[in-house]
Amino acid sequence: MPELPEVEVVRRGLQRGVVGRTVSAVEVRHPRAVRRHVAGAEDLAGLLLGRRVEDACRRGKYLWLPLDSGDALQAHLGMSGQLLVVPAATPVEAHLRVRLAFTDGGAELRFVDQRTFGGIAVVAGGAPPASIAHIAPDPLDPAFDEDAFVHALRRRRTGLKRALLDQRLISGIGNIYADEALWRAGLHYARATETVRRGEALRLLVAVRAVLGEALQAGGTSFDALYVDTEGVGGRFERALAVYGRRGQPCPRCGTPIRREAFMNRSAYSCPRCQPRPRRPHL
DNA sequence: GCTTGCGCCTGAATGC
DNA sequence: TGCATTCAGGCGCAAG
Repeated sequence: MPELPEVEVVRRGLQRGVVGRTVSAVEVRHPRAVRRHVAGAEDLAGLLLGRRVEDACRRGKYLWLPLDSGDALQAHLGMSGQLLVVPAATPVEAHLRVRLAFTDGGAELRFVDQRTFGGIAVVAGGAPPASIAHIAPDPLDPAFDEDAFVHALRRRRTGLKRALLDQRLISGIGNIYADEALWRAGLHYARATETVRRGEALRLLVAVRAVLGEALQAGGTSFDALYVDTEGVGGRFERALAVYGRRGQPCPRCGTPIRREAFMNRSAYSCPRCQPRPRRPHL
């Protein structure tokens, strides 16, 4: 599942693979992949043709490629999206949704997405574009404001994991790294945010940064073939996961079997001993 | 204004 | 064997 580290790996691949190149052809093979581009596939193609890619940027899980027109090609990988930079002769992938060719005749940019939760659009440019103004800075962004985060967190009336997953508060964190960071910080996912002390919030932030940074070093986490870099290669961080997907296996810190609980129609993994349930949980 | 829950999707895994 | 059900989950939006 692409979260911040996985998206950053893709961004770096785009930086190497498409920045400086000019779009020569656009093929939209599935309308759902461009549903965020409300003017439709033809309009999207018209805004891309002849445009040069100037940069590859990211905030949280969003990517955008500023163009020489002042617009930007924005992408979100959703659950299963891939942005691949592959030779034009590469056989068409089963879930290929959009392909872009370039004037130099080199590798194509392909958006492949099995579950079609992701998509691309051309949006008015900016850093970042207005279309993602509601997304908070991510914790690896130099512009990330720790004090603002701590204050906003403690003003919330919700549970700690819900807050971590809310991209308007802090971006880039999904289900996997939320569980991992909470375990590292020794905090329970249902801890009421209004009871979190400043020191605990800062400890959580340290844990978030550590787990995201280590995952990035490992090239991200791949549970199946769904998350890959721009060359189709998966990450290695799943070997380092302490709790996520490890129900019944020993906690790496204390040996207690990891528990899995239903949470927001998905799951929350934690250590019953390292992360004791608060007296007044906020689920 | 803030928080919560749903629907969107496909394929692998599981159940009968 | 084969069909049906469950699960995975980020996001945007509607509802509370």
